[in-house]
Amino acid sequence: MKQTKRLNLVEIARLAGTSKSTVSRVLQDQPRVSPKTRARVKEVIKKYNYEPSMFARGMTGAQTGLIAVLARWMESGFFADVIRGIDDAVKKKGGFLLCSFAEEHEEYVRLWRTLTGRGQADGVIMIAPSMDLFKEPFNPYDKPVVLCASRVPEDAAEGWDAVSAVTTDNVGAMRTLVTALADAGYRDMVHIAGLPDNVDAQQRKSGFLSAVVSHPGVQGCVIDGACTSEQGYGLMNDYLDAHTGLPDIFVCFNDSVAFGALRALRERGRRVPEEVGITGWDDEVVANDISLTTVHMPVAELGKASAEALFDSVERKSGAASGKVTMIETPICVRSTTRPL
Amino acid sequence: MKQTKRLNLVEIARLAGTSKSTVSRVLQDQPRVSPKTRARVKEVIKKYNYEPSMFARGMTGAQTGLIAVLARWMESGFFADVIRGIDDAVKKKGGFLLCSFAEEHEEYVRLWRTLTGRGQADGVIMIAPSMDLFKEPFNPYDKPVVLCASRVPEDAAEGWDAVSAVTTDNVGAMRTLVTALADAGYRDMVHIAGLPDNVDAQQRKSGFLSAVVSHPGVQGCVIDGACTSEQGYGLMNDYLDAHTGLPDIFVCFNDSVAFGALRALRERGRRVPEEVGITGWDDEVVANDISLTTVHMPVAELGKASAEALFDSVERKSGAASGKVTMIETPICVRSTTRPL
DNA sequence: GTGAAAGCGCTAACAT
DNA sequence: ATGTTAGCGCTTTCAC
Repeated sequence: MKQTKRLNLVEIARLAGTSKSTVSRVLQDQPRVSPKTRARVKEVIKKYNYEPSMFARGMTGAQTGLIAVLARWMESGFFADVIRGIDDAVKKKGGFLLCSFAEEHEEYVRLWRTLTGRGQADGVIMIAPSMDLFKEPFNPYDKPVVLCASRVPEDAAEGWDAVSAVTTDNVGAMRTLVTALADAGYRDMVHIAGLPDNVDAQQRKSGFLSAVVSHPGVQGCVIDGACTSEQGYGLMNDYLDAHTGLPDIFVCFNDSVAFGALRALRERGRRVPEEVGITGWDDEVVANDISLTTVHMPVAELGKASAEALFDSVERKSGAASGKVTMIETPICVRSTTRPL
Repeated sequence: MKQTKRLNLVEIARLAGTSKSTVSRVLQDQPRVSPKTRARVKEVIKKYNYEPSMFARGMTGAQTGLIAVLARWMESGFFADVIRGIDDAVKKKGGFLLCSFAEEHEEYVRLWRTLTGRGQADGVIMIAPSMDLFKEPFNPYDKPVVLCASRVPEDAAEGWDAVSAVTTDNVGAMRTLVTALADAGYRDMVHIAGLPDNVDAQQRKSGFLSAVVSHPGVQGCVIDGACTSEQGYGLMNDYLDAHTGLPDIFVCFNDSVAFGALRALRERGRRVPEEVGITGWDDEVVANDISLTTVHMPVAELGKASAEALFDSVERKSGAASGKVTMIETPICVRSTTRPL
């Protein structure tokens, strides 16, 4: 019952009657191997269930198959869904996921360096990083990075323009939403926006404002500062305390805010959607339970596309990443907190 | 702008005026180093921000700092919270998280082997594994495993008795809940249970049944088969179609089921908690928004305790893991879908 | 208490 | 097309 020694390259080579270089070549699908030998080696590998050591690989500076995922803490299962999408893509390549979380900027950057240094990941997927990140220079010799649910801002430090991103079009989606609402007869709109340091929040807000302007007859105003349902609940109560009337609709930054706001509305006896409409953003699982009209974020798809973009960058060793931005569509889910749109 | 070569042991040794063996000893906090030398080495390490290569470490068979997390797919952010707790604990040790997901048993076992083989993790945390897992033999030379939100069943295959677990007491918590409900005057209870192949579901169900029996004057029945909110919604509609009256309370397997059931109740004009009470289980973030009375699962704590238990097993290299079972408390959160408890 | 030296399992020149 | 060899950066005997 003692630990059987791990199978290694040399052993495989011996079993296949060849040398370890040849086996190594087969492993990497390199060209200069005769079809016959290749077949023989592959057979042995399969037969003995051999898997090359990630560590030995890493030592030589070759690809390790390790993909790092760096995230900030977020409630609402967003992370879980992204990671699932990433896992799907990474698994197909036989790689591993190295996950880490950081709250503060310093810690975030430190982890980034460590993950691609000590924990030699082939590349990093950064999930919705803080905008502070882009003050950090991105060196040409840094391991590939893909931004997920984010993109490089105009004023980023040097080097970031080569970094790819997979994200959604907040501005466009918000304009689409406002247009749909306007078409459905909603005129007086209040946007409960997100926090000032949140990029998505700013984009949705600017989308909201520009859309309102471009729809004659529609008027809108913005309330700042909600991200959690508790905040949504508080802001809605503040609003109801300060105003006698109601707008036609509350367009919330995200589902959580909408949940909280909705709870406040219902507690104060306001009927939704009869008296007032409300919309969220994200389409969390419970949005369906609550029957909230919202904008669907295809989160797993974001993750999957990010991983694919990363493989793209990793494979073109030739340096120069693409700096490509992939946009994922975000359809509107019409439910019963609004009239049919 | 060229790639600066990574700092290594030899370089640190040179800078500290000693040999690499000594540096290695310092790194591992080994005893046979003079305090003076140790201090000097530590200083250099700190000054140059040196971090030893995980790969070189792995090559020698030493600990790698890699902790594997193996999960099945679960909705509702459960995974995200556990992983966060695990990350907290692992980060303190300077380790990394290797995350993987598997749906099917075969795949699960394959990943387990790969993670501790090719991707030489020091140990594995298995989140709520399928019970099929325990049919697989656990070999004495396997890397340490800790079960999170699960525990070794009676009829497990050989070797599993040495495996530690961190979990909650479903049976006890359900008995506590039923007792509290009974004390609050609820008499006629219906338990909307989970799926038959779900261990938690079975435990909660058996807790429910045994508690009902031990409370004279209380009667209860069980409806099987809900896990998602959609299923809760469907089952509740079925129930309302089949019965003219209502029980005093619906005790649901989890929050999702409760959300769905609640939605159905409200759509049919039933008032909660005036006409009927309803409880969930998990205390998801939105449970608060919906103001659902539920049992709080301290998910991040489960993760944290699991990681700590794993370190415990990893460190006692002496073979024999403890087989210790850590129970995490699950308090009841009383909100407004029941009367005060 | 310290250092020298032998690997760990692979990749990547460099022969042939 | 295939084999030989020199490392990669660490841990770990084994001498001193």
